[in-house]
Amino acid sequence: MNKGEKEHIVCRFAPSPTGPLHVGGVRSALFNYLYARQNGGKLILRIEDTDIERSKKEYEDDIKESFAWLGLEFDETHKQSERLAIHKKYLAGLIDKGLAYVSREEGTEAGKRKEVIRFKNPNRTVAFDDLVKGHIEFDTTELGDFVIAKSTDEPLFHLAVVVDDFEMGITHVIRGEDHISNTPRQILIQDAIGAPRPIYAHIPLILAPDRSKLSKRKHGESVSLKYYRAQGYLPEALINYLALLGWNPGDDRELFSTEELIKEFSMERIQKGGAVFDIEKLNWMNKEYVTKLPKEVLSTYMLRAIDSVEQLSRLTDWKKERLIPVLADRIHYFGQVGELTHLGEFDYLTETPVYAKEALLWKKELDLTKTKTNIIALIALIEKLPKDATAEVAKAAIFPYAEEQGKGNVLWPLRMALSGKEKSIDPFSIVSVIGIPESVSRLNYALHLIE
RNA sequence: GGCCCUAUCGUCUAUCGGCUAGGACACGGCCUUCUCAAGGCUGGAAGCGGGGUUCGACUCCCCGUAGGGUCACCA
Repeated sequence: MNKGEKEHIVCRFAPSPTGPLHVGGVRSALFNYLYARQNGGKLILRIEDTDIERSKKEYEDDIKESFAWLGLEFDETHKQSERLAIHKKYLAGLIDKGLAYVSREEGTEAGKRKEVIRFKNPNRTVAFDDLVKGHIEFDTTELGDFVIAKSTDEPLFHLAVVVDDFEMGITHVIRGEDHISNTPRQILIQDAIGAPRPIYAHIPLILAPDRSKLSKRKHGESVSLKYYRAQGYLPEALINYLALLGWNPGDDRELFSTEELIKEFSMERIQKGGAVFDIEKLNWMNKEYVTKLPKEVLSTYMLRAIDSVEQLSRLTDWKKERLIPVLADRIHYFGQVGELTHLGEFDYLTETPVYAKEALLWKKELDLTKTKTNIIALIALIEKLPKDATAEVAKAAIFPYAEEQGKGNVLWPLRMALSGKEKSIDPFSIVSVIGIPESVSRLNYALHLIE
């Protein structure tokens, strides 16, 4: 393809605002975005709201907000309902030329009308070369004279799509493969109105673990982009993950910024079969991005996550600050802060721990005398720490003593006294979060327990 | 059911006729270690079946089989 042609590439993403933006929709939009940007083409967002009954403003807003959040920008945005006059013009033209006709329907059921506009099917074979699926042929006879408008004033999906794609100069139609069966109908209409045929690329669907199409009805909220936004996933990670679902660069690389994706993307490397959405892999990838976040950005995200959890929001500001690095490497996405907290993972940060005194003894030695001596020594060491001691400062003060006396016999009782749990974050971090007086108080309680 | 699409580890995938079938996620083991998490090392795990074509098929063709999509006066 030469440079002149590339400049004329026009892609579009055309969602209907009848529900929250679907992750599959995001991926379709992403592939359109990558292809358009890579080739210096134009990208159009077209809200397909010809069904006024089902279309909702809130969903239109959700679509726009979602893309803004993802950082995917469109060059133009249109609402199909505002283009009604144009659709009607083409409809009238079709009827005038005898290529469509007003059909009187009998046996009017509920919701059906006496008159609809039907396309006069030439009953021929339609073939097209799909960029990802290859050559596809259909015999359109079985489609019959399909309906293209409810009335001369109410054009339907197929007509509106074809007219808009034509009028907007769309060169490439990149969409989900659930549209393959719509393509022959649309090609028939194109030929009837004398529109050129765009290049089609039908991308495989994103599947649920049961390998069926991901649908809100069947699979719940987790099919919507906003779910992942609310769970605290990073937009760059979501884009990266979705791009790799059904596409690959041909080598082992997996982590790509959007800019790199624009550079690397190629239609030829899009997979032909559907791909299961694997939340585990998304989690892994999101963590990769969390880890690479600049300190200040991470801090902003973490503070927001901490404040959204009632139990943790009660902590003072400096305690929250101390908690950031500790929490950061135990989560895959920010919503996990709340999930872990609700599981009771961090109760000891806000409540005094309760435990049996036997738990204070390090299981490899079970030495009561040593444990007691060590707790007394620890109290002395911690009392001397500055009030705002960081985990590093606390470690520097305690570690030498622990190494001298045997780490297990010092650190295990310390951690148990502070957390009351078999599994917890390291004791120095706990000291830094709960503070010196509270730490000493908990150690005194431990001492009292074993006496 | 008709039509259409698809078919490599559990999942995402590499392979464009030469493969001891590679990587990633997840999982197991080991190391590190006061516990957990993280990290490092490591292990198990795949070509749907049958025919062709070919010196040689995971790769090409055909037939089965399986899965998916779609069959609105929705988009």
